[in-house]
Amino acid sequence: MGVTIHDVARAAGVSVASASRALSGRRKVTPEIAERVARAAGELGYQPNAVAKALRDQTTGTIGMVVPGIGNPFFTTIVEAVERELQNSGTDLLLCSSQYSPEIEARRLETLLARRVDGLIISPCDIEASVPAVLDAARRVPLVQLDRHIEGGGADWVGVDDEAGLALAVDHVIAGGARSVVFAGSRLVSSSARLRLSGFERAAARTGVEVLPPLLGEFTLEWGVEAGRMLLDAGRLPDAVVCANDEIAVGLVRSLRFGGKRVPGDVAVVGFDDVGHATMCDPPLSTVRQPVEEMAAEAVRLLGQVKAGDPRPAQRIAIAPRLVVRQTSRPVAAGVAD
Amino acid sequence: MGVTIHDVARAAGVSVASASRALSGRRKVTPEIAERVARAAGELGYQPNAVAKALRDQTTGTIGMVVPGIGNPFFTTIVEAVERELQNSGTDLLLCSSQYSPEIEARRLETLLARRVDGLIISPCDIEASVPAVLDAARRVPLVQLDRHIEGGGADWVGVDDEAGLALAVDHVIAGGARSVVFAGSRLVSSSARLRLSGFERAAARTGVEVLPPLLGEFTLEWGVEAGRMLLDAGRLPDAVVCANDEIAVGLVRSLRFGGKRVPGDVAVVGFDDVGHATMCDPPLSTVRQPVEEMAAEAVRLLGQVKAGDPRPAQRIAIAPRLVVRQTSRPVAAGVAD
DNA sequence: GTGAAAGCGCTAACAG
DNA sequence: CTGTTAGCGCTTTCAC
Repeated sequence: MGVTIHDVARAAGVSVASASRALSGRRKVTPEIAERVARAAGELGYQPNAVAKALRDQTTGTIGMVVPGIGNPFFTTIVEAVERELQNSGTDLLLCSSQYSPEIEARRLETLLARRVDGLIISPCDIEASVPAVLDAARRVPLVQLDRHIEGGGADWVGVDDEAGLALAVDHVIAGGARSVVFAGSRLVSSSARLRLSGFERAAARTGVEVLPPLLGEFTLEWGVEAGRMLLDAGRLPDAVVCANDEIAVGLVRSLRFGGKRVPGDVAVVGFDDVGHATMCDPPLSTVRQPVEEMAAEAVRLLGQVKAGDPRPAQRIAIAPRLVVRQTSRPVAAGVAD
Repeated sequence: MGVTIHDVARAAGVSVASASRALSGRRKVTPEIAERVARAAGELGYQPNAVAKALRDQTTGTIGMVVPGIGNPFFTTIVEAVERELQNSGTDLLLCSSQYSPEIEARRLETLLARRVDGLIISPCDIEASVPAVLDAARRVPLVQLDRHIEGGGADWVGVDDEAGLALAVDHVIAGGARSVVFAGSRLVSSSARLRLSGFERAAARTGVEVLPPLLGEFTLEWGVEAGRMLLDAGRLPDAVVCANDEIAVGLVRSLRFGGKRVPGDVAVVGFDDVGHATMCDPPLSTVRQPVEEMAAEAVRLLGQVKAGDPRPAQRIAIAPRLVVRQTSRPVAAGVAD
């Protein structure tokens, strides 16, 4: 390490200013100088020091992204989408996981801010506990929330329209003949958990079918398995279960089938997300697909417009999801016996 | 943004040097100054600028990590393990995905180097095409390869002992009564793909059982499904199939069962990795567990010892894996009929 | 069109 | 123990 622009300038027999200009191409230099500088840089293996440039320019060309967990396929999918979106913008992504802990989240935000990222995309792990750190960060740098968000209107947000998504799922199973439904979701620590439950409840209430008490645990396959077991133990199965994400749904289907029930024969199951788990399921999972690419594109676009500590009211952009009907929710008559 | 140490110093009525010393605590100051500086910093919301510090110190407190893909659960698991390992060392991780492309990989390495990371942990996507970029990076900064590696001995490496792992799997299925075996793996673009195939072949040859031609595709569930279909179509099933990773194995089990075969009744299946997919499988997958935590710890430890462009011979640390027997490889006699 | 020099924010000599 | 100052590598005025 260690060949600087001074070395290049000296080797080319010009001033550092000229070397800088030649290298960046942002200002005119004689072709001859351009040529000499280019060759010198090549021969010495010059590589500009991004740290020095960042200090000088007061901009790092990086944005930070914080997600609750990198083990959850939904978050890795959305991270990849953001990465693709940033691909050719010359902006790099600094990725951090909060490991579902508001404390770690706050620490990660601090170090990202200390490293002077130009912006922040975050999916806050906790709707309440994440508030101070997110608001504080938003005051210092452009910030947009993606997927999850904190309560109150303190920061911009892009995500899926959970309400609409759950309505899609509920209406679908009811159209398939379900007379009783239950929701299998997560404890209400995140905005997603809350909005999906309330979306479910509202949609179900509208139709007037019987609604069993919701099963609330984690966004995991393990919890899905357990929720299935609870349903089995309860002795009476609803006609349909609507899940807060695909992992729960996959676990649920597995444990229902293990318990001797047919899906969709005895009970219809619908997931949420559609990020890969769904087709892995056996039988393939009906689910509500989040428009991940659009969400990522919208988040990046919005980030470009947000200003730090902007006093204008925060925007909330909810993108409509789409129902994807596969096998777990086929009406019995039409369905392949599982 | 923008309260600097000068502002703090002025507010506290001391010099920047004293402010710096008080803040860092690395040198003695009078309690009174310490107190005044601390209060000023608190009131102004001072946050040190890591960019300036990095330029000054010629060290950033970050290490870069490049993995082939963040969608693959094995890589996210190992990333999390490295993160945990770095947790309290004050070192931050800059994570990048090469998306299985040597070109993108080279670009990511460039920007990581430009950002002056203090070290690099990489799982090179291609055993041949990744060579120049990895070697070049290793010349500039301490680097260790984790899991995958490039050919030749140009850079240190920590990973699992593939040879031993495959021997474990092969011996296990043969002990269970298998008289014919086949390997389902990936095309030979990565070291893992090559070593697992050769490990399989060596172990199988040693035992003298019949070995069918290997099935080589991708490290994905989809390829596993297809490989299963190919086996089915071939008309004659081997007694056991040993897979290069769990995703392939899960897909294979699914398609074998879909084709009316019993696992493990008609054919035993063993995976590789054991990072979560295995227990999701139905029936639970027998597999070879990679000691991910140890690998991560060892990689971080080794990185601390490596020097850039060190002329000493590169180290290769292969950690022994462990066989985890679940349901897909139970001997027929003992097995639960699937 | 080119070069000299200032300055981004910080820390570590170096004097006092 | 404290303050002044140089300098990390870069870009961009500001003069010429």
